[in-house]
Amino acid sequence: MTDSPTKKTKSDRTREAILEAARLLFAQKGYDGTTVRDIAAAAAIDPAMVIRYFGGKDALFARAADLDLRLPDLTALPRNAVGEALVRHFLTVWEGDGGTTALPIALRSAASNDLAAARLREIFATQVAPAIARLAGPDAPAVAGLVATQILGLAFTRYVLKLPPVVALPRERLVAEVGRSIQAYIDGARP
Amino acid sequence: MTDSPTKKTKSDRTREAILEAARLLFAQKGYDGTTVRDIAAAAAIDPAMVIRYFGGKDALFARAADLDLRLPDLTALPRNAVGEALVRHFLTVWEGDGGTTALPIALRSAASNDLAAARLREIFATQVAPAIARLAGPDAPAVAGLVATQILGLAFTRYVLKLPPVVALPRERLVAEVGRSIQAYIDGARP
DNA sequence: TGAATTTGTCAACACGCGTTGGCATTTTCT
DNA sequence: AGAAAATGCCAACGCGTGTTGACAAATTCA
Repeated sequence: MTDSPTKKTKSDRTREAILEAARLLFAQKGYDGTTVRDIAAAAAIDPAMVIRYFGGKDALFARAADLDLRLPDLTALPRNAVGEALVRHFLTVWEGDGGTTALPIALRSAASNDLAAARLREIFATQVAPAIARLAGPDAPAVAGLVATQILGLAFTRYVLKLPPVVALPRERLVAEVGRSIQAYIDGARP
Repeated sequence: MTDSPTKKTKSDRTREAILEAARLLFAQKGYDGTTVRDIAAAAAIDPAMVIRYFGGKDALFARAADLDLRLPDLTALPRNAVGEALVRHFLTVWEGDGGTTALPIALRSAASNDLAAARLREIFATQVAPAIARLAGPDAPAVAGLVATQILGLAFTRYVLKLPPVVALPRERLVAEVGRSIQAYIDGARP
């Protein structure tokens, strides 16, 4: 009776509370640094529920790190604006919802956790590489790799390592300078 | 009597065995993924010795992640060759001694361990930033930050994440392309 | 209302961790 | 050789972890 089509059942709401808390904590402390008890406390329920709803910590992490980067269609942009557009897009996504997007989550855990590293390689292979492939010629994988080098480096130094001068850099300067580097990688592969 | 000046006492040799094993394992599995028992096994001694010789896991990590990048004097190079020289230098250092140099060690652990992150920021502040400062003008910190973005991104994707297309990139292409990006960051700050 | 199902709590488990102190062994020195 | 010091192993501790099963409270349905 109280269930409108948009209303969710009780269990769905706590399931979402767990997932949200897990995303936040995994993004902040990494996989190893986050305990099931921490997640349960943040979601205001018992640790046992985390296991019952998701089957285990590993499975929960897999769900938490499974998101869409929502990359724009790069072919719809002027060819020489792709670099800046990419940087702008990622900065927006990362700073948008408190850093609980999949990429920082996986990025923080990838260094010490194989599951997270695999997840990150998968995100790269299924989302970043194809988007680049439509711009660059036969050399697309190498170009995508070089782009990843710069994009992940920016994410790592700014959001994970929090290197002071990188944190201090204003958004528009990052867009201009890092964008130029990425543009060069893409242009370098065009005949 | 058996102690020539270059000979070390017994304890010094096992102390070095522990440190070497620790460097290797920390570089491979990160701080959290490496146990004192693992290190002891790799050094073929008892876990208790690790604590007795170094005081604890934290202190051992601090010693293991404390190395010199041996950055060359950048002012001695032609101004337009600095980018390539930097990339070449880092690739050599990283691939030289099996990746047991300080930067990959700290890099792998920095994501989930505060001690490692602090160590990495310190390496940046005391070694990378000053080297750049002599080239770039008053804007040096920002330039050093941008350079770190690209260098750490390369290290992360190639040696930690092992992203296939980045691993596959031949050394000289990395030197040329990534070097050009870094050169652009440095040149951007010169009047 | 009363039975059945869902949702949640509690206590405890087995395990691996860093770390410690006691005791055996080896090396060193006189 | 014999005493003294260094070097090493062993067993155990306290702790936090992921996970489990039994039981209570709330919700749902007839």
